[in-house]
Amino acid sequence: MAVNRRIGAESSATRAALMDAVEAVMREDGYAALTARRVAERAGLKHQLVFYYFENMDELLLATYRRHISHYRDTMEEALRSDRPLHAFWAVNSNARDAVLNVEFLAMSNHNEVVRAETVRFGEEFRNMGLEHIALPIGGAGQEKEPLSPKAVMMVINFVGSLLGLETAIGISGAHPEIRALVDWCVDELEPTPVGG
Amino acid sequence: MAVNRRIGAESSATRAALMDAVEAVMREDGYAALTARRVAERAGLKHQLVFYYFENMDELLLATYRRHISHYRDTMEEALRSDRPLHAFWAVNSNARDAVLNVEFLAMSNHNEVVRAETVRFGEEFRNMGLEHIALPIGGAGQEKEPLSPKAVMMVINFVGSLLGLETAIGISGAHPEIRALVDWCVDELEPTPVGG
DNA sequence: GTCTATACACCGATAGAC
DNA sequence: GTCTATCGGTGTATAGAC
Repeated sequence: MAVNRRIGAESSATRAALMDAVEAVMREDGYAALTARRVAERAGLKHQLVFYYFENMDELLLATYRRHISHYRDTMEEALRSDRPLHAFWAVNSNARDAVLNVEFLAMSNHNEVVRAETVRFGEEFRNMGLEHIALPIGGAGQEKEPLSPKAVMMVINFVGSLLGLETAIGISGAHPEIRALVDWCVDELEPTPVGG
Repeated sequence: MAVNRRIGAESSATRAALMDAVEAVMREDGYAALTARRVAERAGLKHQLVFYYFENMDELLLATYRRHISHYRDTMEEALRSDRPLHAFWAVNSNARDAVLNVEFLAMSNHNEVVRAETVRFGEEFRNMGLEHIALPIGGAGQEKEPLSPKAVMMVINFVGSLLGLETAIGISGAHPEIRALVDWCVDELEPTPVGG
């Protein structure tokens, strides 16, 4: 498992710079462009340094992914603690910058076993995040025919935000205002303005 | 532009087999696994044959993409001509097999300029597909506060179907039943059972 | 139409000097 | 902690035999 070679400290600034470079390359050229040489070049370093700070490329990608997830989780938890958690959740998930990274990691999961395992793990965690904040407002809206699962509503919002972000990155903008208006309307219906507001 | 080399006929069965192999590799291992060697190996051929039938890898990917789009368009148009176009549209777009390819090509567009151009072109075409069949039923449902754009509804259905398919391919299934139930419910509301049915 | 042989670039990864 | 040097493997692509 472990490698017969010196590995740099996790607190190193250079190590963090390599992870920053991974995210930059992913955003700009997609995950398929992630090579040790390109990542190091983006960070202004020699490519051999990648293997001083990480056992291999997978470890670099996994560390970057975990850092991204950690940041994403924090942002999400803060949003869900707000006055109107569903509105805040939509605001976070319709942010194009995060969405592109999320979808890139998701697409990467389809061919990288290490990243796939982490995606499955976080995917399940994500589905149960902040449900205690969301359950009430949606239940309060009162749907006549079928119960609207808070989990399902949040996932749909996440899906729409993710692909809106990816399309924006690619250069497609058609129907985006209509789509945003539709989600805005749904979110307003499900989580009305508080009487005190 | 053109290459100084013999190029095989478009009607060739071997050429089609290479495109089949591209789709198979994309589905199984993601777009980043698409190399001339792996595609040819999947088709049981030598990798040099790729460059007999296609000028380069981009041409192979583009030809495969165009074939996929053509098939997808046909399926969609047939669905939209049915009794309940919105229901049929959801059925087509929640098919995991097509969805995975759609998202893989979408993700690939983020770093492949040739594929990106085709995605943008088809993306705009897709947004206007079959709107004449959809506009009436949705308008007929009568929304009180804000008009539900048929275009937006169809894009949301497409987005949800796409990411459901990708997640399924990756191995995530949590909340999928709830999400499907939610979309089913929405589609039923927007396009009720015909009185004659 | 398919093969062998080959070119040259880039890849991940390691060893060892400084 | 960062460097030079280097390895074997794989990538796209071409030339030419059969």
